[in-house]
Amino acid sequence: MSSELTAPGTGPAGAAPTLSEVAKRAGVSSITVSRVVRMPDLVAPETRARVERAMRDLGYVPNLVAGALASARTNSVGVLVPTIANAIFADTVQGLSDKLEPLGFSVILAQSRYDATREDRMLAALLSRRPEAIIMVGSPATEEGSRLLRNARIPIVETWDLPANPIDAVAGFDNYKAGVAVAKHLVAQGRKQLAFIGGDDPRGTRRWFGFRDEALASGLSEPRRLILDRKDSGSVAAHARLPGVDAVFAANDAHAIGFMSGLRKAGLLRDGPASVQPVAVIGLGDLEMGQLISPTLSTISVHGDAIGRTAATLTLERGGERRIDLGFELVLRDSG
Amino acid sequence: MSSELTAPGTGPAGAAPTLSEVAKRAGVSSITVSRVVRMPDLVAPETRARVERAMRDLGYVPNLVAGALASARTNSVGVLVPTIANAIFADTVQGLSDKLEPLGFSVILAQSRYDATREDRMLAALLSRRPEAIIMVGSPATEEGSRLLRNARIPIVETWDLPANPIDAVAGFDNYKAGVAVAKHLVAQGRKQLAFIGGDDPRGTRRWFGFRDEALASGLSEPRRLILDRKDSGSVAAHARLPGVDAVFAANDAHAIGFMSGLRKAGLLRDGPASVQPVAVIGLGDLEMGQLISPTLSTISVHGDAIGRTAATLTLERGGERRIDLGFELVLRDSG
DNA sequence: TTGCTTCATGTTAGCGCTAACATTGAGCAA
DNA sequence: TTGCTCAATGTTAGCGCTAACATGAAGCAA
Repeated sequence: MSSELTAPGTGPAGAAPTLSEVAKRAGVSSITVSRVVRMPDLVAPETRARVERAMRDLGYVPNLVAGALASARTNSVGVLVPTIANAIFADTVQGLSDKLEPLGFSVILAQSRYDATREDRMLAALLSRRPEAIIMVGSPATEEGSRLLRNARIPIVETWDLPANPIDAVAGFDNYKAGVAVAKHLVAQGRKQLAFIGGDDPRGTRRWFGFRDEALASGLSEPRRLILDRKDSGSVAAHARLPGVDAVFAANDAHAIGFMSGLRKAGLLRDGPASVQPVAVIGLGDLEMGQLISPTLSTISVHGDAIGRTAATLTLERGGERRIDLGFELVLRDSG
Repeated sequence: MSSELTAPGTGPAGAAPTLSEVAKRAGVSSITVSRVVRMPDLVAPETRARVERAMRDLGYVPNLVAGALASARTNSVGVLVPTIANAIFADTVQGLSDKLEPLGFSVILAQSRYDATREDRMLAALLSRRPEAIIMVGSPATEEGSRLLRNARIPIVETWDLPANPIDAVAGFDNYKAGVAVAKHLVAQGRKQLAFIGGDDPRGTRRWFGFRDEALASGLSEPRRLILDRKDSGSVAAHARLPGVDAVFAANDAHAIGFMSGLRKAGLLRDGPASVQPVAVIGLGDLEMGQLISPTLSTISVHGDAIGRTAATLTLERGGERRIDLGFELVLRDSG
């Protein structure tokens, strides 16, 4: 604790004040200070005022780490997303955080980066902080991750999908049906050569299966499937690798917009409605951006923030329905 | 702990196993188990194997809450952003999290929602979890927030700007100069009637000042400034409120793209280069999307993830330069 | 007065872990 | 043998707080 090691700042010298220092200064026992912080109604007004004065004088900031250990309640929730730099997951985190923060819960955020090993590491790291619940996008990729969560004996919410055997609670939508809906629409529009572009993560893959199954059921030939690397702006060049294709379902809006950009360069994009597009494009996610570009993007609309808020609710209420399907909506604009 | 209160799962019954239960099972003292977890090299191989076996058998997950209290190290970093549902901040969080997670640090995420009161609440909430550093976008909006941070005696990193009197460390760029650079460019392009659209948050306002000052210094009349609500897709309609304007600096790419969408509807957008645009548009942020739309978006490029990674480095290294200017770059494409 | 209730505050023990300081015994030089 | 070092493990105390259970004083009905 020598002064060259203390961080910048001009506050009170020495270590952070503790409950009992506040108590001593206010002339009460520490439990009374604790009550002023947590249940002020139980403390007589004059005593409370004295304690609050002492807290202010010392610049007391409660230590929730100690409080959590003593009370076995951390008031925190672990959140695991593939990446936060993806608007749809960021919306979900915002939604759940908006719901949880006013209740005094903190969000501990971890990213798996679509890597199963890292996911397990992050799950273990989250659990070792004893969150009162875990909310994750998707489901654990490994048996080990699944085991960890089951053994944790806290509410677990899997989101963005409707797994067949959830660990506990679920807030999502049916990715398979989304694929079916898109294929149905494209078939009805008279499209013949369908293709799917996107990642090969579990949710994208379910969209693909729904899309393919419906296309086949409608008598079309098997759609092409182009797996793009994440971060790959390869979606821009994708059309070159899909000769003859007249309709594309992109696993997310970012890919859809990238693909449209490629189409434009190739002279295959019109400013009119879907009916005049040489190649129809449907995205998923309903980014605001989709309405701002031209032609406007048709898409499967999914409410990422509603998923987050619903997930938060599921961590708080243990009773009631534990499997919430928030559905999706096919929003038709000009791209397909 | 009656069984109706235990959460779902089929793991080992009862409460989570503790260090000493592992110790008992392995026939060692608890400190040896602690060493196996934290400094395995200090433990004899056979002992270690026995302890690891016991940990696996019991499904032991270390309790970092207790560890943090005992060691006075939480291995966590508090992160405060206005909102996570904004690509530029999400990039920053991703960058810092990618840097911090491999080192065993957890990210505790909080959002201020551009609300000073909520910001102070969130800062207090973060500090009560005793993070080893705080990284925030911008600077505290209130004296109280500033005081809290100064008294915390931990590294504090303010990002996305270069405040004149930082609390501790800084990783950002000069928003004023960014505004100057845009105005300079538009003047050089022969534009006469400039306007600025965006929010009135501190960083946006600094961009505005730079933009205005440079326009005036170049002999132009004072630019219009249109303050848009956040989430306001009002940027789409903004051009209607800016008659006669021939160049617009949007405080971020999302606004820029929205504005361009409005221009398109009004027939004021061309597919050619900047020289043929009736109204030049410059954004800020360099979203990937900007390159995918047509015309492609000219913008001030800022590396949000680099800001995050730099901020993370600043929390870890206490020595060295504490004020890092990551600069920006004017990227000229077709919109202006 | 007794006996009860209620409010305000205090005492005690312990949450699960780690820092700091023992302790033990083996290896080995002189 | 002595005396030392070093590797491996243990003992003790305590981090800052809260749950659970006192305690004591005041109010009040009968």
